[in-house]
Amino acid sequence: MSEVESFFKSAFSVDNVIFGFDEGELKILLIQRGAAPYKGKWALPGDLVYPNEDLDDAAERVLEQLTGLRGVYLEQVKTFGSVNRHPLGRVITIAYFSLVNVSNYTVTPASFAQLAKWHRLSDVKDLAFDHNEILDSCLKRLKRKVRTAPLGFELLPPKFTLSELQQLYDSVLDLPKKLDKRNFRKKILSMGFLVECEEVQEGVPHRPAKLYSFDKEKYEQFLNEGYVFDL
Amino acid sequence: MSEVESFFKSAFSVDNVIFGFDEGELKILLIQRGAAPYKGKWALPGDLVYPNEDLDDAAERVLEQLTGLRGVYLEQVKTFGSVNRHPLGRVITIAYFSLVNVSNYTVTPASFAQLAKWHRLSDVKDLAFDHNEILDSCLKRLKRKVRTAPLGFELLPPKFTLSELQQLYDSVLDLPKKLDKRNFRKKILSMGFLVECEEVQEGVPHRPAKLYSFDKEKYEQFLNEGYVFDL
DNA sequence: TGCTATGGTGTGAAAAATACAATAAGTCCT
DNA sequence: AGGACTTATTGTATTTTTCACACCATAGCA
Repeated sequence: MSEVESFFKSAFSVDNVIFGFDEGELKILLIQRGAAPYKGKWALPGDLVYPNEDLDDAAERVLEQLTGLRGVYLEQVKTFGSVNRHPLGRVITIAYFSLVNVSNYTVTPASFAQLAKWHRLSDVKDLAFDHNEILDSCLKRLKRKVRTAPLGFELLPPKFTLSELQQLYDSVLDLPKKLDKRNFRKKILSMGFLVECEEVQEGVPHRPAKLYSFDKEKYEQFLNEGYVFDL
Repeated sequence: MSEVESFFKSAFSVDNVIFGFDEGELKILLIQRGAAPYKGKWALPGDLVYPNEDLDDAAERVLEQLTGLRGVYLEQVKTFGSVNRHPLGRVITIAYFSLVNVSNYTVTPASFAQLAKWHRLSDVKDLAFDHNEILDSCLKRLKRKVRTAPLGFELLPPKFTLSELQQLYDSVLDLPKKLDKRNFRKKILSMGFLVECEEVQEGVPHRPAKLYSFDKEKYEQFLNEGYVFDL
């Protein structure tokens, strides 16, 4: 084998940390591997990138095969390429995270998985490959990004209450002290891109909360006026 | 060729955006390509990753071959993998940026280059491959990172004046208004990890400035007390 | 010695962040 | 109908941070 050929004895994959928000908590979607290596272990959903496929497309494909969802928020985080990270050869992987709204779809295990299931973050341990490290990086990235970009909304249904939104931030940021309710509402409403729907919660055994939704146009306007999202 | 084999008809490279600060300006080190494709064009220094080489090691190697420097600040930024980004095959590239102190070394063009030269950012245009896009990503990253981590010092000699430091920030951030001198000094000194050397500038035709240096231990202490670097 | 260039310093006003608690609007139960 | 329960909603006073701003000091040099 020539020297040049040896450079091409390698492959790349994408792995996707899929975040969801359910039961008041941040969760991630893991698959149980159906094939060696690490057969039976929990792992991040991922796949090799096809020869004629862009990286972002591959990450979208993995997500769609698993959830049926398209057009959700997806962000490249970091590439992991230790020489021995994959037991079968030189495979580097490009890690992505995505944010999905758990309520409106059902998980259908793709070909590469026996089983797919939502996990609470605190229950996750001992994943296949270097996936724990990948998860850490993505979680760290998420924590930063939710404070500097209006991403939280991607994890909620189109209409949500301010309490749900705050609970989401409390869960994602996992700070020693919860955010102050009054200050949180003041701040997020003052940015002016949450619009009050003409609706309230239904079926709750207490005072129903107003529903709000994220107005993308108003957010663009907010940016154009020179402001920055910052929580 | 089997389907599995086709996944391995690919390679990966690293590309390095090397930032330096000289003549009061932010600069980047580019090479003029000595071989096809894009022979003669200016490009980011980069190379294929060896089969038994970690990604970070490859980025360090590229930097060292070009500058002779080791142990400088290096950070992975993003991976670029469009199907057609490389005319000779499927090659994805992992982009890094590094920060070097221009004053203490000389550039020695490596094997992959005819010529290496520092460029002012405003003079850079029409690089080989997708290197303009890579540069944009790295510059954006640098602008964010210098405000949230004590990276600026990596671009300066060990002893520097506060004016030099501010000039560096003005140059990197490139804001419509320069930073205010008094507020800048107040803020950076209040963090307490810049220590005054027992020296002043020499050979300047005006009042000589005090020299300061970055004290890593004091910075750790600053972090342990729960503070965050933020400019 | 005076001209020129950059170094170095403090204060007041405005804006933003923070801490904090009482009333409102529903359901559920008796 | 009334009371208990649960979560929703709202404002103010204090502290902290940010911002705007101008003058004297100290060196080299002619």
